[in-house]
Amino acid sequence: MSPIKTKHNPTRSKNTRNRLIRSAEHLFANRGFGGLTIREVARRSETNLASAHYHFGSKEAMVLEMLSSRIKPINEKRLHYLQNAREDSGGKPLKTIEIFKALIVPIGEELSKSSHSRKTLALLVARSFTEPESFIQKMHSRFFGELCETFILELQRAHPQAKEIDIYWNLHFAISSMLGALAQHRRLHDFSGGRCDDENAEDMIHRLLVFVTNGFEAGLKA
Amino acid sequence: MSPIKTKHNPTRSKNTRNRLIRSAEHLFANRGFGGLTIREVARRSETNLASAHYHFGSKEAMVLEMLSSRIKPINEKRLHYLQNAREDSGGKPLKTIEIFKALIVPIGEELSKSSHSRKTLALLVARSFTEPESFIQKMHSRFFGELCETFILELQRAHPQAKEIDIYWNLHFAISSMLGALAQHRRLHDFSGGRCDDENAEDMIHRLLVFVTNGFEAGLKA
DNA sequence: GTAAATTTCAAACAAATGTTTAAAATCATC
DNA sequence: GATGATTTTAAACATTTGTTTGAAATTTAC
Repeated sequence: MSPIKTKHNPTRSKNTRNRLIRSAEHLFANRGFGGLTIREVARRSETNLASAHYHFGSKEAMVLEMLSSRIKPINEKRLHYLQNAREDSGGKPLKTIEIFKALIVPIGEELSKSSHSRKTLALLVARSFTEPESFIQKMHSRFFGELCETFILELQRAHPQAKEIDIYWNLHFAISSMLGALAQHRRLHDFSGGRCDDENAEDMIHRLLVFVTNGFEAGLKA
Repeated sequence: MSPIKTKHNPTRSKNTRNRLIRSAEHLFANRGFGGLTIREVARRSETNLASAHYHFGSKEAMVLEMLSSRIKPINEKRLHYLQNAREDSGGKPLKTIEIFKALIVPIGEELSKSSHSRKTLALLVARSFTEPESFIQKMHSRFFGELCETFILELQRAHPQAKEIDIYWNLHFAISSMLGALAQHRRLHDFSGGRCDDENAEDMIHRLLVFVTNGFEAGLKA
């Protein structure tokens, strides 16, 4: 129709897939699985609707691929940091705060890294815990199953006198704080009248660590 | 068509609106705003699609009405409990745990009350904090704005030496724990191998109170 | 340079969804 | 019991969405 045909741009077409993943990440983080539409992902990636299907096969596969690419490296870092802490401790049980550091610091580092879309990752991870979609539930057990086991074992080693049940409950609370604090920063901004924000990721992570560690340890004594 | 015409059932028709709200509650809690469809709300209420529109006007209005009917009484109870605690203290600043009790216990009581759909309310309240829909954001400021102000004032009175910012941050963490613990009970069930659940609401609330209070107070000292 | 493989595109399809309409059924009031 | 208001129902409408199709454009390999 139009005399101006779209010219090919080799640098652009080479990473269409990456642009799609990036757009999917932003949309999923801000609107969830149901609110993400392939059409808008394609539009924001400056490509075509069918192109997205060509690269991923389906909406679900696309989102899964995106989640995988973002969550996996963080979880590997978590296990790596925990391993480092173990080696530093020379066989002794770790302190609670060291275990939670391994769990929380990697996500903080990822947050500080990508400055322009700082909050996307936080929303992303947290939202993947509130999505009811069954495929995300599966993703949890796939991505977080062994991670949880490892960290629970370490917490039990750190608190051999504590009841199992108490550890479960308070780890549950700790993870809730972490995810909620990351995802719901809007609330913080609102009721602090703008005096607090999450621009300083390091500060936030440190505060979170103090809160979580003390809450957890108090919960074991009860 | 069918010779068996639907007969009118006066006891049923009188509370069609209530049944619609109930169904909307369950669907919103489990699937969020986007996942809720008026058709299914109507189907579960054993009534017609257009009937839902007749009673509420739109999907958004229906969900807002439902949220209002469930959240308002809880928040009133929270303010009431806080007032009671104030009177009991005879003018002295309240202890941290007493303030959080006023915030958390009402939701626990509501949970124990409705036994058959115990988890619905928890999911409901928590989900309304992760929904990105703008009308829910508005609902937050409408329903939780003054509540937050009141509780922040009380926390400041309890900790006059603390920095404002520290109070904001740690209240943010506390609320995150509360909502996450309520909404994401599935995670607890998963990684405890079924050994923990939220059947005993009182127990859960007590554990939550311990965790939150200690985390909060530790966060102020830092 | 040419042919095969890969990638992009516009168009259309099928299903689902919020909303509206107008008629039928039921209820309330006298 | 009749009349008018209220409530329920089926059907249709317009829009959106995930998916598919087949051709055009581009890249890759020889």
